[in-house]
Amino acid sequence: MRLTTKGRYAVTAVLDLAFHQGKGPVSLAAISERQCISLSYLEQLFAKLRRNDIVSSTRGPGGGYSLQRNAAEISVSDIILAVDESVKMAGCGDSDACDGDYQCLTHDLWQELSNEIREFLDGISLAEVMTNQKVKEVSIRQDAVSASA
Amino acid sequence: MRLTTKGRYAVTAVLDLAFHQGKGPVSLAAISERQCISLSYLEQLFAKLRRNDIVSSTRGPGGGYSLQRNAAEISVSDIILAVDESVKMAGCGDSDACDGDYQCLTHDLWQELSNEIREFLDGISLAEVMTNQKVKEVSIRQDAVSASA
DNA sequence: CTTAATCCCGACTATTTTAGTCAAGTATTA
DNA sequence: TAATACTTGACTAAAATAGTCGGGATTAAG
Repeated sequence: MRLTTKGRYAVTAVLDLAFHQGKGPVSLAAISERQCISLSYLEQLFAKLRRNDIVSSTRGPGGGYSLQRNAAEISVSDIILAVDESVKMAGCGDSDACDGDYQCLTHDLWQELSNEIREFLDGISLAEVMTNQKVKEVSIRQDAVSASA
Repeated sequence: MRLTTKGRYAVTAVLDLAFHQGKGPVSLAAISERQCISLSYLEQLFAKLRRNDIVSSTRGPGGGYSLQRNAAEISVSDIILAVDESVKMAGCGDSDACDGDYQCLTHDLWQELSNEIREFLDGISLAEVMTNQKVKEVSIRQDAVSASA
């Protein structure tokens, strides 16, 4: 499990999607403007999110992305794992370095903690984040600015 | 809050230190051998850990590093934050991009979740990780291999 | 049917971070 | 004093991040 700015972008974008999908699919252009993430970068992220069945797409004018499941059934870890796909940890990850059998066990030591973190994030759904008072306030403020622009 | 391989190395190294500091300070060379992390990289990490008052150093023969506080009083987040020091998040982090005042609020949205994660990791002390059964087993196995080598 | 909005895809790139190496110190103890 | 071990700084190869660019494919609307 990793927490990087990439995952942060993804969580923020999907959160924006969740807030605005009331009136049909949400375009990446709209998310890009509201969240200030470059369109091309969003395209890369959403390609992975689509491959991992978190969002689905509708093409053509008026199209965009929708959540594939209910916001209550999408966890924060789902999003982060989808976007971080190929995590080949450096060091003695896969049975080749440190010549011996169990000489180097960095991986195992960290794994325990990593699991706890994943379980924790697995327990937080998009819907729960959306009910957070501060998050709600920010979302409302963003809509106000977008509308006046 | 970020979770990267750098933080993982740091947590693993300090954990190794905690397990072996019974007989005085632990040398980086010993940690390097046991955990298979390059000595020079450990030097960089421990310089930051020392600056953040997590470990203290003893010079000269038989020297090495010791925990500055009790293992129960060092949280996992302490270690990760010490090592990740300068986290200048990309994007609209600091009031310059997106011209307006509150146009871009990516930062705030993510912040809420990030805080929850930090609080979670803040609640996990080194001592607690050490009592984890699997972690203990790995540590014992490592000592056995080190001794026979 | 054409046009425009939108997703889709691949190649390319600048910058930053990771994970080191190397060399020259300084402090301490045996 | 010599060996041990920490300390610092400069440098570097490789990867990840955060994009850009340019072209498609689909489809709703006019």
